[in-house]
Amino acid sequence: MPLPSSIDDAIVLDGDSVFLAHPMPFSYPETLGYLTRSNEEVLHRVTDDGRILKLLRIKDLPLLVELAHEPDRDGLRIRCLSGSCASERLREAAGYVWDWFGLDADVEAFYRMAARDPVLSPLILRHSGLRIVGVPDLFEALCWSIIGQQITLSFAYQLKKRFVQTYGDSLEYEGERFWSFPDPAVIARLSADDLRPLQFSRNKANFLIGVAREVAAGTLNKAQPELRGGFDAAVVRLTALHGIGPWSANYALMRCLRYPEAFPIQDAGIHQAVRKLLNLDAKPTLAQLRELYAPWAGWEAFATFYLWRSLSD
DNA sequence: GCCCAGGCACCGA
DNA sequence: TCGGTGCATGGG
Repeated sequence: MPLPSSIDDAIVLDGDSVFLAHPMPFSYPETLGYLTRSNEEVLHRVTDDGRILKLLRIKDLPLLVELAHEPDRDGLRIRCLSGSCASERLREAAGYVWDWFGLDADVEAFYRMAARDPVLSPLILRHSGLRIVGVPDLFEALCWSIIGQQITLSFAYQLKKRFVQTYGDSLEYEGERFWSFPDPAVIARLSADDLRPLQFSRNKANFLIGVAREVAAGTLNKAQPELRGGFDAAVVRLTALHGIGPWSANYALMRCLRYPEAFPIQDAGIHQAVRKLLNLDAKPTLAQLRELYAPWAGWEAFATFYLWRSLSD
């Protein structure tokens, strides 16, 4: 099978499963590495032998899928474990995975730039095939941006877990419970007092509810021209939301709308990574960062993802 | 007991 | 347009 350039070339339906060929470069182990970075993650589970189980919602109905790597065929097998397994739904599940794992991205073009960059070149060799693991759902991406403003990543994961397990839908399979992210319409009906016991600050509770109300009302969605019509306009649209500042907007544009130039430059993780890679005594100054990232123009999102990855090297 | 961790809104100048 | 402050919890 030739390398797929679009998802239509990549899918082969096969009974109750679908085979999704992936373009190259793509590293399944690197993807798994990202997906297993927290033990508190509730929106998917990675098994000891490297399969991924995730509860999707396809056309408002649950679908529990299992992803397995088929390295000799350069692809992923997506199996329906529970829920309605109609082939059209499996096709949509494959589309979700295609988006989730960033299989549309032109990683080769990023590599051509990064190969000439002293900071990035070792990273792309060490983590060859790492793509930006995304958050396909806009509401989930914005919520995670807000929750991720938390003081530590581990506390952010605790908050997400409580949020999902309190307001999300779930399904039990072979004695284990799987969760999907809360429906914005459910969150839209809450008040801040409902979220305070989960240890959200009053501000963050109100931010989440505010975003949920816009998404539920239809005034905020992934397909809208304000978000699709260019990076600058998308930043303006998102930062108009209460609780979404420059960092959060760029984070969501990187991981959900997949603008390659999205750059959460205020990110503490980026600063730590740069400090480590350049052996600095203190976190880099704005001037140092500017000099460093000038050659990355247009590829900042990929550079950021590789910098984050370098933190656990 | 105290400080600090990260990002955002708000306040006062 | 700023610089400073409060917010949340938990680890050192």
